[in-house]
Amino acid sequence: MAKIQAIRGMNDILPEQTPVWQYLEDTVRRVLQSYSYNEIRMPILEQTELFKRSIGEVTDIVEKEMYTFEDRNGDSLTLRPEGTACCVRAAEQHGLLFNQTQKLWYCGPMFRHERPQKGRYRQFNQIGVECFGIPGPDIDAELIIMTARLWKELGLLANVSLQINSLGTTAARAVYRDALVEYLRANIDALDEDSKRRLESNPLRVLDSKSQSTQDILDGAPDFSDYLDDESKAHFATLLETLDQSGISYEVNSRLVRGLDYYGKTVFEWVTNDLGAQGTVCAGGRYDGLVEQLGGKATPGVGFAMGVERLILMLESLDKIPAEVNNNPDVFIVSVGEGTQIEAFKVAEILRNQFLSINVQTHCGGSNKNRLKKIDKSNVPITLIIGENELKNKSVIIKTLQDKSEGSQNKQQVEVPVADLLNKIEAYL
RNA sequence: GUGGGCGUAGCUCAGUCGGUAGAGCUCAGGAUUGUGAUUCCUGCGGUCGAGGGUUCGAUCCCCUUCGUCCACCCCA
Repeated sequence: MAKIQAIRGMNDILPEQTPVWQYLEDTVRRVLQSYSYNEIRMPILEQTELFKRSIGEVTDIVEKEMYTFEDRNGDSLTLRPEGTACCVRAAEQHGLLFNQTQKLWYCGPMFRHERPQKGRYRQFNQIGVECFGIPGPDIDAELIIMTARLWKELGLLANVSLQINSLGTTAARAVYRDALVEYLRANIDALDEDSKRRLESNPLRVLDSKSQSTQDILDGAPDFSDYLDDESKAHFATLLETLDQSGISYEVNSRLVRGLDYYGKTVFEWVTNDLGAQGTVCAGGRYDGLVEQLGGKATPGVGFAMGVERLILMLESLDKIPAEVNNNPDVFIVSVGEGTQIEAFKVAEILRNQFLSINVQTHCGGSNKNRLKKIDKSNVPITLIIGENELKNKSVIIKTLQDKSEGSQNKQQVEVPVADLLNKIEAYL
């Protein structure tokens, strides 16, 4: 019989991995909290219409990447491909946006039916941050400053760089799009096949073509910055000034466009060269029209999302995971002989009563030799041994397994009364 | 959706120019008398990804399929 495996592109995160995830999530949570952002949790299923109306009907996500199905009522539901639309829907539904500012974040799985590759999976996790109700560039800057702090906390700052652009208002973008299309049509023979196709479906996306010949053509193309409306120009200038004053370096990239239709004015991406073909670890921008587009009162919004798997890959490949991030016990209790198992449980509880944060492991089954070998290999700092003599003496042996020298077997251990264990063990913790 | 690499033990991999397989690690037990370096011995563990074809015989050759990795498209 065929074995049942996980769905393609949907990965189990195994016990060996979870400490890294917890470390990343804890760090992010701490940073977001320090900027006064509050967590919101949304369902992973939404009405299909939500994504069609927000992301854009002709985007790849909506056209061919969504997990969409009918439920038993015949309603069309979709596993969320991204979080912003869900967050807007939730905030709007519960009246969080009515004349109010909201600073929100969320974390969880997103789903896109693409071919998996390094840093890209069909179920992947994003940490998203959204701010509603603030129209000015100050909040755009705060979000970027916050992400920069996060990279610093994670030790990744030297390995990421910030790309930033302004897409202007919808009207300005339309004028630019026409100018770009006119230019590209005149040079259509030099474009690669993908770009020719995009020219019809989504001309702005030709700008970030990976084809060198297309990029050469684009060198002579109209520049986005020349088409920005005054308001967007001023907004962008203030944002850049704030970043300058805050010591955040960036590269203005007038060819940076985003794949989702709702972005306008500010867009940005944090990119890296350490992830293979997937360069983007964090991306976002402003979406002032989205709330209204989804039926709410006009409310400005800006946000970004980070790819958790990509950040984990970076942490691993750059060896940025702190040594204390692991599952290793701090104390391992080995019991040897008749009746000692019960005593081991009692001693473990005594330790946990006093030091709840330490990791105490007791064994069940197996031989002492292999247990000690395993403890030795995993660098558990403290081993407690309870044998029949100790049981009789109401004592335990405190042993450190770090000394590998000849004849050290019984030297690195000390027998202490159980009543005195809490005092004595503190010297080892 | 397209292209390429790879599927042999729980893991990392050898191997058979076609005669149904091996190592290291892991795991269990022992040499070791309540106690860990390094050794040494023994044992558990594989329908060689699946299906079909050629053949006396296929893990090996051919076809199909599935899985996986990487890249394209696109994106976090």
